[in-house]
Amino acid sequence: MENNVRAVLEELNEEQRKAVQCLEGPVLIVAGAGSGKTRVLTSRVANLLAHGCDPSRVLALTFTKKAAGEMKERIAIMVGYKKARKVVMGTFHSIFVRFLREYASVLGYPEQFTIYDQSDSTSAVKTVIKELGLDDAVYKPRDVLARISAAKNNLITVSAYKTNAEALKSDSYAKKPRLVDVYERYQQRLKQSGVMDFDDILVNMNILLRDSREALEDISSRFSHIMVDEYQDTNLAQYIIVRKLAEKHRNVCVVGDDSQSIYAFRGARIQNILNFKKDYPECRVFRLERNYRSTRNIVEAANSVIEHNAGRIPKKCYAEGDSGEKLHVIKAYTEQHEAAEIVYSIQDRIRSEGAKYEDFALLYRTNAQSRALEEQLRRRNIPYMIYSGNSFFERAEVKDMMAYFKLVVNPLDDESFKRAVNKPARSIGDTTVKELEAAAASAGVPLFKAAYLEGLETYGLRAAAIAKLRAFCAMIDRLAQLVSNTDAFELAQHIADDSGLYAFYKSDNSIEGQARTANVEELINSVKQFVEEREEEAEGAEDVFTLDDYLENVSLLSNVDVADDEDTNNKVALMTAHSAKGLEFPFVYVTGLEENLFPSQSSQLSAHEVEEERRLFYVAMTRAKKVLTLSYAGTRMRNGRHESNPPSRFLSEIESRYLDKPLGGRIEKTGGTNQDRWSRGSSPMGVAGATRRPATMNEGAGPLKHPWVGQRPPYGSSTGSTGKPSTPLKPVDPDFVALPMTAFRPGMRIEHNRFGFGEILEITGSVPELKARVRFDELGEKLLLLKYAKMRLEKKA
DNA sequence: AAAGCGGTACTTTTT
DNA sequence: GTACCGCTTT
Repeated sequence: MENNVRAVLEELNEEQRKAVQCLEGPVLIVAGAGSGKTRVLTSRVANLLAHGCDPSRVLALTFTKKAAGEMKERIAIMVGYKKARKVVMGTFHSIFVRFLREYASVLGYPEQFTIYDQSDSTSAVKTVIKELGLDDAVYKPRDVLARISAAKNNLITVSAYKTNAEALKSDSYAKKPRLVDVYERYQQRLKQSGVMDFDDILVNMNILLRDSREALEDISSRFSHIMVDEYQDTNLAQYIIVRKLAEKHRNVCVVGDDSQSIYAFRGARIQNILNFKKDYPECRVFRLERNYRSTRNIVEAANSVIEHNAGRIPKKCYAEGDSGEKLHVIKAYTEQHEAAEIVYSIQDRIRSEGAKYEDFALLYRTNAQSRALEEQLRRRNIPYMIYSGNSFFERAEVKDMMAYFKLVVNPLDDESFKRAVNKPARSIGDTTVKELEAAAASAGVPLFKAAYLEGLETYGLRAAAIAKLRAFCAMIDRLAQLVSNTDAFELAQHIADDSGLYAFYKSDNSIEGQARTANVEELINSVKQFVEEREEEAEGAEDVFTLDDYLENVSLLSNVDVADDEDTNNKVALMTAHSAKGLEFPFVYVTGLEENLFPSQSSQLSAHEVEEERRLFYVAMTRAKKVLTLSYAGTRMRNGRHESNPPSRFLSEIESRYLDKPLGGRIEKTGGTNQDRWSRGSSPMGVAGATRRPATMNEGAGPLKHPWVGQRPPYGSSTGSTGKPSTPLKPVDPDFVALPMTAFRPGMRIEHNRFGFGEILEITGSVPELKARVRFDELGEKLLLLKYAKMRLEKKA
């Protein structure tokens, strides 16, 4: 083992080794992008253990489960699995939840409290707003929640808020004087429901350490060394917890990069890392400046951008070895064109360099931008995986099933109660639920308890409704008795059956219904996977892994955590720049580099926020190992409108010697050529435009080639005499997309997004009101207006 | 109680 | 362009 660590040390560069060997006292490791941060952190843990430190006395905090998992794995390789698993390593939230369960009673929560995700929290806020008789157009639930969240991140509890003149003033200025009441009632509701939201986990941890000397003493004495990853992203609540836990031994090692601080909107305080030296004057500082990930061109180009930010921790990141390709810039007319160029470039790399799909990442500022990329990838049959907010767990049917899981684990959870109570239909309608809510509010109890109150009739409930409610509660209660001693998978199946929810979805045979059933099955399957993984880790110990374990695990997942190997196996990755942090890919495309998009609109006003956007762009650039391509479009569809924006200022901040050709600048109207149609901004697409063809698009369009010239059309063959590509997926822009509706003929087999496969029987009407009568295999005949119908030729097997 | 409609807001990022 | 809400209808 000693030898192991010696070998580990030998592989490090000098600065890395110094950091790994500095085991006592406060340590700040400033780790540039790609500088081997994870290697240093894990080596340092291994080194601590080699020096006799008890692994269970090492606490390591990360932001994502993925980061924690990777570190654990790497530590296991160095010191063996047995020791590695004893290290207390995980996300801030998951580790703190563990502590909070131990001390739940001190805080007045049930030990098995559950956790609300963002959508649960939003609907709870909405409930409160209505309950208080406020207008939800003024008190927009999302905004209100953001405000509450900001308060919590800064440890402003309800009582502190009430006396916070500044906060109250700014609320009344924003015409929301009763926001504090919403905050108060929201907290009451959550507590009454035995629920914490994400922020409560940090707030309550602070309250615990502040108010219970015993808890502080107990928890902080469990650890001799604390390590914090991504320290630049910690907020005030996290900062204070770390400070308190490290107070005695002061063996706190934080790792981070101020240039990669991108979560200020979520309360992260870049000062935490900038001020570390003030907090711990005796600290040692190590700078990891050598980038092992990227080529020199990429590293230096990224440097040239980030140098536009003021007040950074001084450091000079550099790479050795190959200068590599210069950065490529794609300028496109529209987002479809941009996407097509990118896809073309991916195919080219695969053909000429033998790259694999999984070597590519497409990054963007907002999730909505994935659509155009997806469409182009799909039409070229390129496998891809989206890591996005709109994930599996946000689908209605999955949420329904999850509501039952949550309710069974915690019957006091009102939001889950309301979601589950009439799905499938039990004749417990809105009226009944409203009446029950009124009863619950006046008794000050959760809905589940309110159902058993005496005298519900006074609230208008009829005997039949009360009986139905109690039958529902009895079913939940019966299942709830099983939670603590039943295997999660087994219980999940019971719930799916007893609730009738599975049968409900199963009975729907439509295409969509089948997809929903598949999703519910997949959810239950994920419970099974969870149990199996845990059993494997437990190595034959007789533990039972229960549904509350599963819920906790799932509710603290992030976007990048959700994807498993099967999902990501050799697929192009699509994600936001935020989600990409901590990841790396040989080929990276940073897309949508336009003003008002990246940097985003809302950052226009404050220099502060522009700097955060710039750091985000820096993060995106530094994901690339080998080739970095940047792209922007002259016009793109946003909120159903065409928008034109000039290229992002960030592009011109890159020193030109790192670009493969000079920046073209804005795609301007030149007049005369048809190029102007791509830059005309918000003017709507006229019907008249539909008669124009993209045939001459190349003329006068500079270096741009038509994205599909020389390419095989996606499905079937071109039908028109013009030789234009035919049948795109979506007639987004009739000028550009070559008149899809005229391509359909009777007898063709088609595939419709919603109705499935079918055969065209007849085409009637004339452009643009062409209609098709289609006989669908599953659903019989339908008349579709081709202008709107989302259909394409059936793909030949 | 479910389905169908018309209007509106949405798009910054998320543990 | 779409998702969601609230209203109306069956």
